[in-house]
Amino acid sequence: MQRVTADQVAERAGVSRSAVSRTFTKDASVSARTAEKVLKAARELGYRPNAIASSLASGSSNIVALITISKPDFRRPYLIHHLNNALQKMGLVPYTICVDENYRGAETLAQIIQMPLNTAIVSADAVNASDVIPFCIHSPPIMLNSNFSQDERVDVVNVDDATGIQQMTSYLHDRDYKTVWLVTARRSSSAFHSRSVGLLEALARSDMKLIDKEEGDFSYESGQEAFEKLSSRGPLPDCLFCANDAMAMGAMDTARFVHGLSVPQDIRIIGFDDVPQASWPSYNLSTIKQSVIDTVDAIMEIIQLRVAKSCDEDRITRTVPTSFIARDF
Amino acid sequence: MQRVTADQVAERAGVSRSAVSRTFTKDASVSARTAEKVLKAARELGYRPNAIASSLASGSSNIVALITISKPDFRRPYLIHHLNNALQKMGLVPYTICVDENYRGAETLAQIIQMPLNTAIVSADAVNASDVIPFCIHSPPIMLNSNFSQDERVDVVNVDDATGIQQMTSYLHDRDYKTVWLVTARRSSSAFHSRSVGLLEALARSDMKLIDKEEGDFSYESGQEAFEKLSSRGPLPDCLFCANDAMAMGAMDTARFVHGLSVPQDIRIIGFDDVPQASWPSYNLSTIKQSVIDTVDAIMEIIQLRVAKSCDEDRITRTVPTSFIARDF
DNA sequence: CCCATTTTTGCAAGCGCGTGCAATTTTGCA
DNA sequence: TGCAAAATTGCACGCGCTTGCAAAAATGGG
Repeated sequence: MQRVTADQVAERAGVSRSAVSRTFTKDASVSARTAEKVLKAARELGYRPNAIASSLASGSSNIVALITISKPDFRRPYLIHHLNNALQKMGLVPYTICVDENYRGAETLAQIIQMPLNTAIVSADAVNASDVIPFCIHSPPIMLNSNFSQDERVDVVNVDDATGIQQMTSYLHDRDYKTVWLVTARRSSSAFHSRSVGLLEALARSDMKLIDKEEGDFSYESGQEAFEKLSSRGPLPDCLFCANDAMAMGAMDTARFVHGLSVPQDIRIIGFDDVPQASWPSYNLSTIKQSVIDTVDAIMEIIQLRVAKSCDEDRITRTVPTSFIARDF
Repeated sequence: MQRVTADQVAERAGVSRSAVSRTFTKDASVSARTAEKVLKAARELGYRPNAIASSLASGSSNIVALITISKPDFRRPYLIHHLNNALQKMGLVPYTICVDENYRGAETLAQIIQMPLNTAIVSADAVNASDVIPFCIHSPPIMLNSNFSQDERVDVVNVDDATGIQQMTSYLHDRDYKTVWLVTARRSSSAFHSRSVGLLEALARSDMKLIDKEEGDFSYESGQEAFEKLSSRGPLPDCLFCANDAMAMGAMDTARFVHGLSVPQDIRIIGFDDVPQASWPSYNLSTIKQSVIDTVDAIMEIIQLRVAKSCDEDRITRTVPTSFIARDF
């Protein structure tokens, strides 16, 4: 591909190569007349600047790394998919990087990232801000989790888990639900604090009571297992709260099909995320909604500021709202 | 990042920059002693070749485009996710490109692909082989759908839909299922032929009979709508075959929760893909399994041949098997 | 119409690396 | 040990583009 170079365009347009370069560079100094000649020639020749060459020359890069985990869950692949789309539409080049349990910090990244990044979007608990910062030559990385310290130069997209949790607890409290089981996120994950600990705090504020809990890994299967363990240890509570929808669905299926329980009559199960399946009538899962689109929007807003307007604020923070979706009540 | 260049390594190792370049190039001519010195210096300095610069210089590229559709379904984001992972592990740079309904052929791609590609993997019906071929400088594109002509230089991964369909029809036929509804893929999609037409052919071979059919778009919702339309037009058949699992689940939920039917007692519903949800007890969906992993393996096998061993065969073809998974019988 | 500003333009030096070629070193064998 | 062949090395040019700088052209005010 890309057989035609700026030189050829320059020759055809009767100008220098610099002129060509400048007409394709935002706010560079070119007269309208020259630009027009160049554009015409470029069109005729089918010229498009070679991004590789230009990033080499300019020392910049329009590559945005999307750092995610290699084990897919129900939500992240969609997040990545939409981010990809949105970045691409901005003319940036998304570059998805998966890290797994062998992740060894910056060293691992160095093996993968063989080129300078404009910035990175990190959606992987294992990855620390400090691992990524050195690779980002234009803007600080955008952290979707909380693996950063107060003074690191990063942008942050938070999820306001507390509000959704608060909505849920008061909703259930109003309807006389008293006792609770909990399937938490992995203790090492960032969701552990915001969701699971958050729930405990919310329970403390109402007169609902945590009876028992289990740790899950966000997979459907871990929801099944957690329900087995919890129900083997004691009587059913009024409700079960799971740190994501996949686990909630696993728990619900086990409650219904293994234990022959009626959900929500025998036990009320609540998830987190509001994945599409949650609204399907087989589940009708009440859940705390956290919109992928909102998250993408928040990220893109930051990128706009940093990349387009080259904003210089120290740290840009955006918070994505959550809300309780009551289903099947 | 990447402050350290080959020059610095060369100086520290007391060799020329060519030597550095050569030690990092597969099967280049360097003595073991030199390579060792270079490697040592590189390690001390934290040097890693800059892929941007090297692809510019060599005129090659280790970028592999993954061309997919911007509207996510249940399967494709996982395919992309796994491909991403696998390519990354081979040292290639995956670059996901989403096309939507505004896709205008090569012109659209040119706007997005601002750099030479090693090769491309195409999983988007709208994209023709001829649109992509010019961008691939090293190996021909790998087409996952059938948008290529006999003599175009492409590699192909087929799915052997027919076998799974055959297994299913004989299984059902053996159990005395006679009448069938069908929810097809979009008429314009590549799956339309292989799955929907394939089923018709299989039915013709048995004494099962197609009663009615509807066109769907692979979404859960279109499965719901299709069931509504079909059931408004006539009596229930013995079974309903849907061209993917998402539509089958939509149809099943509508059958159960809108029409109060028992599935599979009143009607047997069958999907295609075997997504994880299909095996969940709420659905227990019989389906024709098409493994994402098999597809990824087939693709990677081709990439291995082309990229690593620089194979020169005209067209490499791989076929991914399918098999009928009978659940809840 | 002239000269001081401002704007536009072309030149040329890189960006970091690959690679053909010729020079140099090493190797193998007599 | 000597010499031809083979392997290794360094030089220098170029990949396609950006950009500082100085020269050229356009602009504007008196």
